[in-house]
Amino acid sequence: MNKVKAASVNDLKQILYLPRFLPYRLTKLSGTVSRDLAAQYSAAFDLTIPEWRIVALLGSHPGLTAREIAPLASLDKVSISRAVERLVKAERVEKRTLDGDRRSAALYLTEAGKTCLGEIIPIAQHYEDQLLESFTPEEIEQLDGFLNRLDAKAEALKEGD
Amino acid sequence: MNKVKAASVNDLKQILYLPRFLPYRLTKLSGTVSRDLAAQYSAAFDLTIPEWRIVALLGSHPGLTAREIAPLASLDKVSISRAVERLVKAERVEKRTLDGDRRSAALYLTEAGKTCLGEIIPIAQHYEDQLLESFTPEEIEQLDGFLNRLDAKAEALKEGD
DNA sequence: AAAAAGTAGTTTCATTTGAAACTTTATCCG
DNA sequence: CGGATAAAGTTTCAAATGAAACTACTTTTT
Repeated sequence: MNKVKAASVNDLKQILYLPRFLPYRLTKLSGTVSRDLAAQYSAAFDLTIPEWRIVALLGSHPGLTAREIAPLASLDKVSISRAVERLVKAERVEKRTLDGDRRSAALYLTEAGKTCLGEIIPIAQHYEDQLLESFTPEEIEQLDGFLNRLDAKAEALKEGD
Repeated sequence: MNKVKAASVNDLKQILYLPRFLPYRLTKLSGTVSRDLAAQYSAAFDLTIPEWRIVALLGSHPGLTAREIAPLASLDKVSISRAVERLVKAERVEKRTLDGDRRSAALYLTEAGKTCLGEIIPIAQHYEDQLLESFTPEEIEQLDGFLNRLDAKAEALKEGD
């Protein structure tokens, strides 16, 4: 197509095929997945994505503080503050100031929070299973490794170059 | 840890390890990658992500309309409208109403737009290359297939089920 | 111990986002 | 044709986001 008009040597470099461009593909995939999954729990449980991440984390790591959650859930402190506020209001999470440091609070799931988590986990798990339905265990292993490598590389490229 | 207190049979199901949960990993990775990459071109070229996608698309497919861009760039029409407005203002894109349909306009890169794209592509390409630095050609092939399968599955799960 | 510096979390404010309503132009159908 | 329906983009409005300022406390320094 582009060859009809006198093509300069650079013309090949001028083209970037978006659907093959890894950052685009990752964003698209993650967007679809997030929306799909959120559609399943946000309506039924009135949970936002940050809230869901925090609840999931507190399920396995009770007593985390907001600061500790940040890197584990890849959330900034503003999002955490707001999500926790809503979770406390909904009586799914409880704050306890026991460190002797009254600035921060250890967070715990209430019984209602645990029940909620217990109901969502199978849904989340099932969604993940569906996504990976066609993958063999070896392929899942490979994918896992690929994602870890990409993530590590992306993190490394964050600051330095 | 959880075994100290009388553990019900369901307790294992109560835990979902977030850093291993595929949707979380995809969102995190895509977020990091998008921010990394945008940091490289948004400052230097004053382009948002939608703008960059549109410019990239018009580079390979001149004459697309907003409607046609939507599925190709995974953007909604509001984002496209706004991005095109800015691109036209910056004289990087030109609208031409030649279909005989005055509702829509075919979009083309101006010379400035082409120059801009020509400068960004190597940067984008280089970033992608860095991400995949440690991958062998076979691994890239596998990753490509995995992403396609995941994307197809995620799209399929969108509505039905 | 008091002042200075630092931390945890919250609030404010300006920007970004997207769904829904709207405008303009085109097509359909009696 | 001429009114109804639909399509392409745009605008509006309300909600989500996140950087920066702020509050309340704690630790360090002198």
